[in-house]
Amino acid sequence: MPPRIVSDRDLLERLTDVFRSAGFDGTSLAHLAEATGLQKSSLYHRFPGGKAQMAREVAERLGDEVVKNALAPLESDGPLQRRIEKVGRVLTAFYEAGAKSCLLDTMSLGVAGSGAEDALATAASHWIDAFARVAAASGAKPAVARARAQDAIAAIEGALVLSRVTGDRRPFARAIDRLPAVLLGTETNTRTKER
Amino acid sequence: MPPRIVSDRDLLERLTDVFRSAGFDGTSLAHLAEATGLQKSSLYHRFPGGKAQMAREVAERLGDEVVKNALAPLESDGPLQRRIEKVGRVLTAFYEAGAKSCLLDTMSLGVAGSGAEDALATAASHWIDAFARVAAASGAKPAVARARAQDAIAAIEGALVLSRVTGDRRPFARAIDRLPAVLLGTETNTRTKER
DNA sequence: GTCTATACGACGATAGAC
DNA sequence: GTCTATCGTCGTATAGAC
Repeated sequence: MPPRIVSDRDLLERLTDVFRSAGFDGTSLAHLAEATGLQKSSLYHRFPGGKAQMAREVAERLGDEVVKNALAPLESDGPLQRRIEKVGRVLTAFYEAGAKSCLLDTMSLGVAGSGAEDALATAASHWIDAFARVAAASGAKPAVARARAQDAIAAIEGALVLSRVTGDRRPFARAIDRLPAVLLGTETNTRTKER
Repeated sequence: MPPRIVSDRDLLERLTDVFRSAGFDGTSLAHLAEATGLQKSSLYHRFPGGKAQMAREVAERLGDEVVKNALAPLESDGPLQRRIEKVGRVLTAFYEAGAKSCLLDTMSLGVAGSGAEDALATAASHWIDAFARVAAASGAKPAVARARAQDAIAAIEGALVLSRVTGDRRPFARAIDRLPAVLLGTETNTRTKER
């Protein structure tokens, strides 16, 4: 009776990597087994609901843990600009400068009926809310703050799509560079600066 | 010996719809057969390379036909602002105001080795080039024009991802509204106007 | 050119030994 | 809790009649 070979936390992280890079439909139990070092039946022991449950828990962890940790700098003290720049660095590391995709994108196809859809929507909401709080702290009215938050996230998500298709990671770098200006409403034509 | 039940053009359009909404991995030959009204073996008669060839031709049509037609208003005469607004209306119809996904996004996972990757990259390049020509016509230097084009497309792609995850289509509407300002470099804080 | 029928591997999922 | 072995289904792809 060997004890758990990998911790629950490690397990979910490894599952996350697979879903993130292959998407829901592109992820097979064989892939998940290989990535975790467990056999398929062992995965079923921990996730009786099978692939759908794994996807759901991966999505829930995205909302509960990743988003909170990644966005924690927003709740710290210091100038708003500096907090946002810090989040930009965290996001650049998380997405490997545009080389990795976002779970919100890749896992949002083919998951109908798995229960993961709600978890993905919740994770997106947490992200939007966190960005909107910063925008509101700069004086924007709630609706404006929310719009800025959504636009900032859309710029990042779109840059990740472009990066995956074209291999060009500069759009991602620009989206991160523009993050403070977009959220704080200090946008000017620097948006088109070269890089 | 019944003649072709559907024309080559219709056939590719129907295949496109399936790949667009289900992604490459989520698309099965059974789905494609149902969407076209043909049996699987009939699809193989027209596409001996199977699913991979279908995906490749769908991606090639995206670059050759869809992009050219959709972006045709950019090459017309009249004020740049008006041309871009026209393209915004075409894109809004094409994406059904954010309800439909983009092939560049959904087909860019799981296609490794199908030859569709190059076709997708080419389609993206055509789109970027068309937007960049308009930006350049407004006086922007080549590198700046290209950056504006990429950023405009990223805003749209990201909004489509957000729309799929959250169901909120307002980010897409804003991305289209901002399209002229982004491409022409007349961006101001109207980017955060409510809607 | 389209069809019915089928091969055969990969898939998600389960049974039962240890 | 993990494993080996296996189930039934659906996946892509093919053969051959009409």
